[in-house]
Amino acid sequence: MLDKNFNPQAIEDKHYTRWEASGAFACDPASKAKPFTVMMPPPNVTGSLHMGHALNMTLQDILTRYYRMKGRDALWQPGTDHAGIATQMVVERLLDKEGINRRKMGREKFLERVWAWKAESGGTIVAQLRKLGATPDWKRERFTMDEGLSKAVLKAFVQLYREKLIYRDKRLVNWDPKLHTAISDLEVEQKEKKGHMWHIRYPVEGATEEFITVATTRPETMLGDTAVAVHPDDERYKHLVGKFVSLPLTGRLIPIIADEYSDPEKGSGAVKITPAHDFNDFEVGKRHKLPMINIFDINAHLNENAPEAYQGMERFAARKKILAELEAMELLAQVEDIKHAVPYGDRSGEVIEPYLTDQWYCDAATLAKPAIKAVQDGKTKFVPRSWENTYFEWMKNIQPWCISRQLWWGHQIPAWYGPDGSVFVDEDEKGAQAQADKHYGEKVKLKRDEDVLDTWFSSALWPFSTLGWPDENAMKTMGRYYPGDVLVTGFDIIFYWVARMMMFGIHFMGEVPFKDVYMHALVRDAKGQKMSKSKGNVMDPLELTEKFGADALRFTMTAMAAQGRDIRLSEDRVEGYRNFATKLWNATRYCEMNGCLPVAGFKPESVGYNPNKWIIHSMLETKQAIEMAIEDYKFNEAAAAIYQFVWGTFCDWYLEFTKPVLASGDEKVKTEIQQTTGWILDQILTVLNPLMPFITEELYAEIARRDKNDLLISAKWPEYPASLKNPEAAEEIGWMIRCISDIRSVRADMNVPPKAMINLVVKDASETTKKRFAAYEEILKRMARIENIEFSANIPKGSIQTVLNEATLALPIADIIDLDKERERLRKELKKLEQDIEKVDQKLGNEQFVSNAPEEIIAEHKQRKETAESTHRKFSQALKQLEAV
RNA sequence: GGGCAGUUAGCUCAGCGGUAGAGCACUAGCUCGACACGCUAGGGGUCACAGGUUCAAUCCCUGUACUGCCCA
Repeated sequence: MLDKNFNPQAIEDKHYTRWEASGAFACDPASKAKPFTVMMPPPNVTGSLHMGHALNMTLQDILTRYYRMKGRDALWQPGTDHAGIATQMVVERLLDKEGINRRKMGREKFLERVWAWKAESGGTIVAQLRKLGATPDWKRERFTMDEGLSKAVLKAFVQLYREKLIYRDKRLVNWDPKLHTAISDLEVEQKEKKGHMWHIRYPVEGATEEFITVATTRPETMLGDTAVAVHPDDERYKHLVGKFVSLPLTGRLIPIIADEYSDPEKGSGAVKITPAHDFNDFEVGKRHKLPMINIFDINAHLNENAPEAYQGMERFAARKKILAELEAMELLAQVEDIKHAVPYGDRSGEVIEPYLTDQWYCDAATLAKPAIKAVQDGKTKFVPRSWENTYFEWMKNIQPWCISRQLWWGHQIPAWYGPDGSVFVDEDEKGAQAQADKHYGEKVKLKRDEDVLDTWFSSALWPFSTLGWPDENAMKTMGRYYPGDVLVTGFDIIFYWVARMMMFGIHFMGEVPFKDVYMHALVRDAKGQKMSKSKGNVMDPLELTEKFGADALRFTMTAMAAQGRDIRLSEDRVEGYRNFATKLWNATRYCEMNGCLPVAGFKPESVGYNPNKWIIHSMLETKQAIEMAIEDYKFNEAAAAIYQFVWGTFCDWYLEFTKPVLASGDEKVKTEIQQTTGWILDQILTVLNPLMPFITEELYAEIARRDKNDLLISAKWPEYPASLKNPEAAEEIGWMIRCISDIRSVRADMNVPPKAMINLVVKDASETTKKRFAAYEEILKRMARIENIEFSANIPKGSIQTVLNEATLALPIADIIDLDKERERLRKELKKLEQDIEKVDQKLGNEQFVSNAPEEIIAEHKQRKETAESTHRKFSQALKQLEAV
């Protein structure tokens, strides 16, 4: 016998261990079954589980479990990524505390330290996924710095280099002065900040008292100015083009040039040009072949190109000093308060500096073309569809991807430099050396590029590197899992990851990496705020799991995962679904107490008792609804369908209907009910299993003697013959439900004490209705608390009445009836009906409606009118009778 | 500034051309032997606003307002 309450803590670990030991998670490359592949977005190896993961992983697990039960050879490929910058930062911080500097320590020692730290804390998130009940193929777990995946990175890099899709270039990059590395555009966060627009007067050379005023938000960069630009059509400045200004503080002469970049409407119409420190200016500088003066060092401190007084100064200190000096020289024309976007590094939080360096780039624009086409052609579909626009928008305007990082933790770039700086790219040093020797005609000493690749470079290979690519043997067996069926991910990494997997997948495999991309929403707090540590509003999925159980958390995520909307999570919801688990638990407990357990060989198509036919019919509809919902990624609909069926149909009605029969019914019917109930329970557990795996597994073992290797996780998804559909039974039971509800409703309205047993008099009942009353007498009596049912042409005085189809139901309660209250109630009913009739009449009276609307709609309206009118007549009669009293 | 979403019950959200739904919250009543993490009944909505298309609009179209996200 089950306990009164479900205690998730007691069972979760036990079942997880059994599942894993059973081998249920493993894919089977030798299988003849059609594969079903999901590539897990690899979380950071050193991270820990947050709500976003909980949602993401729950949905993937549901898909994996569902298709596995459906007989597909499921591969849910797990793993973690090395998160270059984040991980290096964490370890550096640890070293800081010990007073150790990374550079003093040396690269090799440092990397040892990172690996050690990874070994220590790398298992956290993986363990947490197990708590959630996630069932990826753990034996195939991969890490982006694994030997195999590293090989894939080398191979991909070298191939792209030889195809001239990777190249080295000197360009402006987003430089993080704190982390001392370049970062990609995507890792820069633009933040709206209050700032100033300083208007500075530059004296025109050779003219006294003539100035040209430029406006800037970053006055310190003026030390690197190499021109002033005006619009070619700007009459105000036409005479100055070709002349020079004397750059204040330096005295350097810089030209006034004409370029359309300068906007005559903005500020003074003249802009300073600092090609080495501004992305737009860089382009202008290239057009006009301006010199590029880099005034910063890697810390964004001023370097030797700045006047001596400024050298070594920090950039913002330099700004202050420059402004003070300009002020003193009366060259500061105006200071405006403005709001503007300031770039910050998303890891360091530091203001990013556009900085001129040599970096490795990937020609994303070329790779993007087939990736765009694949989506246009429908080879990969986004769900919801609207994300395709975002994808196209970005892909069509894609910039060269800066893939080098000045870090140590990551895949070191396989490029070696000769004495004169020539580059040799190969998968290993030997190859590079051979190339170099040939190039120079003699043995030379090579120096390897110190930089590593962007973490996303290796993540972009994930859908096939995890399968063993480029190893041909591995791909012979594992190739069947490419392309994947679906990628489940948050939209925040559509550019970082999804787009890049598309590019690399198509380029290296010749085929898209996945057929569907399901984009789920962000998990926010109950107020709609993004969860963040600094706001203190993070909800810990593991805490919730401890409090309410993993099933409750999973079901919450599922129920709230409606397409296209963010999820506002509150503990109330989780609690509510914990209650649902308890409800199921207790329903099972009840079934146990009443011998309603699954029986081997039970044939649902053989039942004869209508309530049984009806519940089987409803089960079939529910199962179909769940299938359609999951296959369409409408997870919330799947959750709603099973929730409604278990609680609203099975518990609220079916179990109640069958109680009187179980208590004192015909033995044959009783047995059929027990078997049907047991069967339904078994079906519920099966179709609910992908959503709530723990409790269903526990109950599955509880309700039947099964082989100890018979686990629900490995059960087959049910298939029912269509003949189990039974609309007639559904109609009949629907009538019964209405009958009970109507009687309960008038009883409550009229304050009939809930305990009181009263009589029921039925007037105008048809033969069918009479038969139904006879068939379900016991049920109706018990559920509506009726003492006796009789048919009569006359309604006894002092009755309260309601109408059920053609029949009038009267409850004689002369001794307790409140006549005024009953009159009021009847008038209210009549008014509602009159309103309805009027509405329908209006439509039916409209000639346009009658001639244009489809026939079935018109028939439906006519039917509605008829029903309303007949009900109205009956209530009128009831009222009249009451008035006569 | 450009783009994309959203605006439906007190709250969180489904729905979607033909009588407006759920969960939670709320109100009233229930110790009916599975379940108070429960049972029964109930109240509550000009579906943001203004136009248009249609026999019919919460749903489609246009515009407005507000909110959020992405990109400059």
